[in-house]
Amino acid sequence: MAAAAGGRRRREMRRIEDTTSRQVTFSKRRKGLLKKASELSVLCDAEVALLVFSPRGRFFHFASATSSLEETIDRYISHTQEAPANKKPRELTVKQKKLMDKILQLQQQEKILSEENALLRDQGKVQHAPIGAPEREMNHNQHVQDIDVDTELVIGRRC
Amino acid sequence: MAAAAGGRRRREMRRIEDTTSRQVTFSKRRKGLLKKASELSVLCDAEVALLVFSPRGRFFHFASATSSLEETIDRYISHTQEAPANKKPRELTVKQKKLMDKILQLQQQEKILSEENALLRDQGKVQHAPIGAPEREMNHNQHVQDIDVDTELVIGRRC
DNA sequence: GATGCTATGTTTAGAAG
DNA sequence: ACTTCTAAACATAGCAT
Repeated sequence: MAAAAGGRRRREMRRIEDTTSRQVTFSKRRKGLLKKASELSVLCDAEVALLVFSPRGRFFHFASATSSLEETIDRYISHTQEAPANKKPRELTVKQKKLMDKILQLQQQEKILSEENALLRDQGKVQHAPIGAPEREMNHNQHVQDIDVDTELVIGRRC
Repeated sequence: MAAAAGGRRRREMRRIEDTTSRQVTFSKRRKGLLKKASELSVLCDAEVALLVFSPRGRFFHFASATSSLEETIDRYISHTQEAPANKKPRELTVKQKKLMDKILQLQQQEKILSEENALLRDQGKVQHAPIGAPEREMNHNQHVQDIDVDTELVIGRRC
């Protein structure tokens, strides 16, 4: 009762050393920040994404009602990519690099197979149906094993 | 001139209709929001990333001193992906999704070609075709064109 | 960890320069 | 678009619960 109370003096802008105080402040200010982010997006019709990781790794976020976190992140990615043509050298994440490698490899493989396929057709003179029509009936859905989309981004492994 | 002045009544939480007011408010609140984000990251030792797009597409952002925007975004992506084993369906950024789709498509294509190839060998009873003969005319495989993967991607680093 | 309190400090709407 | 002004609204530190 009748506490001393009150935000006393100007906040020093450096890490709060006391653990308890820091955690309480984190909780309060995080809430305030999210609110402010929300207000900005609503009042000003802006697209806002806010990502916060606590020191212990807990994740908090805000995204405008009209766009998810990922949409906004993607917009940012596009934004930076499409900057003045090709001004700066692009960077790739390891994952994306691996994905790209995988794709290139598959494309090469496909090319080889296609060529071999064509050669076989030609040599065998097998009277196949209109070659233009894809023969999608041979569908032994057993493909893909060195990569598992749903389980983890284990690209780069073998193949 | 001793204006009437003052934030008057409680803010209505909806889009400010007057264009000028909205722009001014955007400028002021954006500044305030970035400051708050900065304060939270410093005082509480948190990792913060804030992305803001104005209605007209201008981009503003804040990232903790200790980690770039890309690093924090990547942490988020990892965070959501690596959730406890396979609790929830993974979320990927749109670009990653596209890459994965591309890979799956290529893998299916490869499977089909391989099978067709094997079938042709069997039917024609031909000797093993000399692979590597670059015969430019296998246009009957019009496959793989729908997903156009941008070779230049950006997200940041991390694994 | 969260919530209530309240004195203070901070942000900001609206107007003007 | 920026700065400055003002006063009201708002956020919050330090406590207690």
